[in-house]
Amino acid sequence: MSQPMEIAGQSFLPGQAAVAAQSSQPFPQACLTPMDPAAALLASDIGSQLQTIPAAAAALASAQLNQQQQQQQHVQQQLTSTPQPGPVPSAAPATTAVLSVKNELLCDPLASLQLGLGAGLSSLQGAGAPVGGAGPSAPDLHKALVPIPADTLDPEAAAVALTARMTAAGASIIFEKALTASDVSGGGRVVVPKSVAEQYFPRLDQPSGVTISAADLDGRSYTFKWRFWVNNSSRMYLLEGAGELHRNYGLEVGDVMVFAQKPDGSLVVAGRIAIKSDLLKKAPAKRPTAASAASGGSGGGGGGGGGQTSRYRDSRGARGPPPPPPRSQQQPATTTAPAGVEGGGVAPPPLPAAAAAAAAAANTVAAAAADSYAPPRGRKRKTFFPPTPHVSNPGFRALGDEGTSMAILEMEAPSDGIFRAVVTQHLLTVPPALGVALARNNRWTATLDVAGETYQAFFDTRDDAMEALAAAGASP
DNA sequence: AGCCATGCACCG
DNA sequence: CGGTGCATGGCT
Repeated sequence: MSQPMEIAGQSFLPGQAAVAAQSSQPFPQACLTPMDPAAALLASDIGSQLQTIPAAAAALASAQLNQQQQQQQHVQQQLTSTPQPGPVPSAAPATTAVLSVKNELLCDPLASLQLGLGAGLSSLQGAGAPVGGAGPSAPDLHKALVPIPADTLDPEAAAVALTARMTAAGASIIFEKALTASDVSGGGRVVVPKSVAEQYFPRLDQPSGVTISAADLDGRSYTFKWRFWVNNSSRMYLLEGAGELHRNYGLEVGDVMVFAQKPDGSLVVAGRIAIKSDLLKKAPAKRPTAASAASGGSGGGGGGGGGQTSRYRDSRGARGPPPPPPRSQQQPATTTAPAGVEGGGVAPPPLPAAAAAAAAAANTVAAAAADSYAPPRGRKRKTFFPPTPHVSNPGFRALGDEGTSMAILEMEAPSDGIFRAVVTQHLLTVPPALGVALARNNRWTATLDVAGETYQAFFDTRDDAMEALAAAGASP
């Protein structure tokens, strides 16, 4: 697994970035941590899709939100606890596969699933979503397709589609940067949050930085300069040369630049017009002009501020909704989790598993409905994507196979009663025998095997677990 | 105290 | 004059 790989004419060892330039710097270990492709589907994205999918798929989606939430927390912890490269934790009880999406824009959804985790898609249980019974068998839930609006003129839909395409391409979104005025005006000189920079981008030893390449989903390749400025005693990271991408996607201030990474480590970039959830930003910092006029002196511009500033979605942003919005947007779709899923990521109300799942789905749908209302400023795509068949030019090194699914490891599955495919590779814990058993944290685990794949769900009570197994057509 | 958007000096 | 690097200061 530590075999040198050749990318773009250069060889890289696992843990290194494929920097096109002469100086290739190793990635911090954390860079190798891929995010669960499911995480690519944002709360809001999933939400808007839920409106048209069956309860079964809805439940699945909502469950994934939990997963995503927890994963983000996990990543966040890693971020704060292990600043430097270090062995990444391993072992996880279960994981969720990617939510498949059907759209003409997409490739084979099944393919994306395999790219994603190499595991089957999770299935559902319970009354609302028969598994193994009259309904589709677990593996067939792949076909519980989720329609995505084909109307890319709608920014919301376009955002969803983009995310879906990223997922379909097997790319995990690293973060998104809402472009600031200086990001756009500065000739494609995009400031990258330090935390993200040091987690996912090549480590830099010199301010001059390195050249990295990337590709978008349309096959176009880009070359960026990855560098940093010494700011105070810290660093300020910049990605230069994003002008072309900005033009290709018609990005303006407020729009979003999306960074993702494929399993092979290559960097995938894209852009999309801002949507409502992107506007979640804070009030315009201040009025620079007046101030600067008065001071008449040195720099000090204006606007942004620390971690605040742009609302880039990453593993953070776990901020509660700002003061004003009383009820509608309790689901800060952007970076946070679905309503009710905070710390533990456990279903809020102690309901029977099936009911809980259904309720969660319902909530999500409701939230989505409310959320999808107020359309963003109606701006249409003004750029086009001429098909440019081109082999992508990997910019980032591939992940060692040991890295696959690391991000979701150690993550605790919620006791939401939803069956998820269990990834059996790379796990320290061997999937338990089929049936119902008491798992850690006083939770009951129902395990079943479908077509050779192991599925697991967690419950608060044994009865729930038993019931779920029965509903799934299995028996302990 | 750190982070980052931005103003602006400086350099070609 | 446009691009580059730095220093400032708003904001968390």
